[in-house]
Amino acid sequence: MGISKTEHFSENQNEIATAAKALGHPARIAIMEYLMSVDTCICGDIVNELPLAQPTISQHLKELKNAGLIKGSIEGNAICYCIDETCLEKIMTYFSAMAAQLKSKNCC
Amino acid sequence: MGISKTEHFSENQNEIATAAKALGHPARIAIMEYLMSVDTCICGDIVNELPLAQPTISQHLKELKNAGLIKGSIEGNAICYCIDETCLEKIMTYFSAMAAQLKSKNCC
DNA sequence: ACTATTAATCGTAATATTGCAATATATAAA
DNA sequence: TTTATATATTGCAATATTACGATTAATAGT
Repeated sequence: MGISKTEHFSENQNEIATAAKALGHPARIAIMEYLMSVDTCICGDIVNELPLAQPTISQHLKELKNAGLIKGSIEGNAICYCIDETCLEKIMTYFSAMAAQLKSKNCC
Repeated sequence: MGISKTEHFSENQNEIATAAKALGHPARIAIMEYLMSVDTCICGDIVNELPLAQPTISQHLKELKNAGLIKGSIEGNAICYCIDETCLEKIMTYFSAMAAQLKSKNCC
């Protein structure tokens, strides 16, 4: 139906899935990488960096923001976007734990 | 258009995005967690574990397999699914590097 | 051969995502 | 206050995803 049965899964499972979903698009990965690469986060120029129209970038930024992966603060005329470390660290920890746990198994 | 402009992004960006996308659904996270939790990977019973119909699970398994996150081998009548460590390790490394790089920055 | 079991595939309905042109909003600069 | 700049929102078309009933395929057990 195109609608996920989120209520059947744990809060943690939904949280990880939401973050992963937000990262599940090359443009959004590119945005994250760009935000990493610039020291200052005066970031309206993502539009110039990526081969997508301004409304599309805006939409991708919104999704990353909704997922808690980035945060934006008004900087005069422009908006300063940057990565939200908390969320990224959470994902990292989750997959790190999974990878570590895997090593003690011998699958097919 | 519902179609991603994947050709405009790097191979690595697309790879990470594909893996993240595959993990971007609570049911697929639940499947991964289940595959982690069972020592042996005699795994047809995912259907009994999750609140989804058999064709739906099958579809989710297919997506995880396409993304390289799991692999399946025929075990007589049933099929033995288990996590593909290589791919998971790759994601882990990627986000780990990102998280580490973040610590040397002071954003807004 | 017949029947159960296991899992994939097909078809389809409901909904979500992606992308952009056009437009709106809001601040800065003149 | 007019004008430029920066970003968000709206509306829409094309396509993708999610879910499942019905069916198929393939092996196991009898």
